[in-house]
Amino acid sequence: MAARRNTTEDEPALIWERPEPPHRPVPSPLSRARIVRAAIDLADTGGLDEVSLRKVAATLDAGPMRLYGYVATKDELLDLMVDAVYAEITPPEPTGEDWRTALRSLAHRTRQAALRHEWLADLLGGRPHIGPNALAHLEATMSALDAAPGFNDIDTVMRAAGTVHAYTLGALRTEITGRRAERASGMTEQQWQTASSPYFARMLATGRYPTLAKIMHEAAHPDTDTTFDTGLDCVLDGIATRLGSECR
Amino acid sequence: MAARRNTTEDEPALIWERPEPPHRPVPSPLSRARIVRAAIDLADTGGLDEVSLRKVAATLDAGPMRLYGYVATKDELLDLMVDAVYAEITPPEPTGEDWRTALRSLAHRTRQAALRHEWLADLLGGRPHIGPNALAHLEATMSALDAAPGFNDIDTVMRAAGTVHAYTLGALRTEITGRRAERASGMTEQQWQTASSPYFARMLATGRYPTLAKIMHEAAHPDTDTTFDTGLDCVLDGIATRLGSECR
DNA sequence: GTATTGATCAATACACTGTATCATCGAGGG
DNA sequence: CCCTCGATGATACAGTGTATTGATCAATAC
Repeated sequence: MAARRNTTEDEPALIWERPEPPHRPVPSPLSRARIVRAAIDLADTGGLDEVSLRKVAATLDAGPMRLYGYVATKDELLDLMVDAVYAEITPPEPTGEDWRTALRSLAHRTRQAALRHEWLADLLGGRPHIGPNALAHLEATMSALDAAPGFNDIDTVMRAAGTVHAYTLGALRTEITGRRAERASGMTEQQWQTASSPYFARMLATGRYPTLAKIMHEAAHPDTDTTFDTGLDCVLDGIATRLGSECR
Repeated sequence: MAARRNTTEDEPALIWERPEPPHRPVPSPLSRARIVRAAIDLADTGGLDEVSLRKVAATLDAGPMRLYGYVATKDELLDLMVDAVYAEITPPEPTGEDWRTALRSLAHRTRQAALRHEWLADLLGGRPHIGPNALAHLEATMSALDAAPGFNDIDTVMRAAGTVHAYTLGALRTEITGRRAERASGMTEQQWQTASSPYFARMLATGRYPTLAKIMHEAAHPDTDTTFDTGLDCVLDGIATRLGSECR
């Protein structure tokens, strides 16, 4: 039975507070941090499929089962990876910004992280993020909003943050999916849709999708940055609207 | 080599237009639709992990390799599953709604589908949705918006639909993740956070998360329906705002 | 100083996955 | 009647996460 140290009873003891096992210096000074870093490096270069316990262990010159001394399951390793990214994007100081720039920089930091680590788009929202860094990130966000003028009660803060978070999550997921598709097909999405893809050409030739055809020919396809920002501004405007109606 | 029938060259020939292979009546009248339905049933009851080619085939009294006559890869099967759900939620007729109710019902239909098929939250946005039903769904949405008063150009339509879609995606993902966590732990999220979980209790006891502590004690935790609707209304308000500023 | 214990790590093993290959077999055409 | 061809089932392979088993080695007890 694995070493468990708990306050009262036999609780599951989430990984965040399980004690890091002592490492004897003989084979190699392994640690949870090194394992997570190795996994993140693998995922950064080859995507999440490249993260297998065997490959991570091989990177660290260890047998696969050695990792189980530091991590109970692969999902825990993924949780640790996500939490490590949260450490990257947690704002350093609760500067006294107004809520709008606070929320906007929150979304932008998450987006930057997801662009650095594309695998994040597959993991974000897939499991509850309750690691210490995720909590610190949340705490920083919430306290900044709570202190910002305009937000009176904590419920408004939560609604606003939740809405922005949901938008960010969805936008990132679709953006990164599109980016992958572009890489896979070797052409930009517009190229792909416009005429190159015979599949799309035939689908549109059926005449069943007149509006889509119109979109592909007439619509401006802005770059990803402005697409994200436009949607984000839209959400922020919505928050401002509801804020005004409440303050009145 | 598999049978490929293409217009010009050796194109990948997405699954949507590959001809359904003829079935000889001898073992069992298999079909792509039956395979997809079996996979959906498995996923509905046991989640996406339950969908393996072997299990799907076993449901249909067939060997695993038999499916490869109808589906080239497992990812294609997942694509077909998603497209089948799009068929469920495509609005029947382009009724002349205003854009607000059109977008709202779009979001609500996707949410209902995701609540029926929780695995959808894992798949939505994970790959580009370009099946015929997804395209029909998109076409219906876009044409409804295009016809709605207030939306002048197609770019506005795309921005609005994209923002709502992103919000819906992210909100659904977090909502369903939370629902799973509740089921797994056997208690509602608020219960879980408030005091029951020793992990949270200890984290809050550190004093590093004062705002989170305040949230847990003071904030109202509305039910999932109103949470989703509140955020959605927020996004719609934002669209209305930007719409007004453009029309002026 | 030696014996015992206890932890830690590597090796093996298992159940399972997606998929390639190959032998079989049965219907359709000459 | 034979022959071909295409679908099917069996087998196989590489890879996955993880349980179990044995060996090895440091710390402790005597």
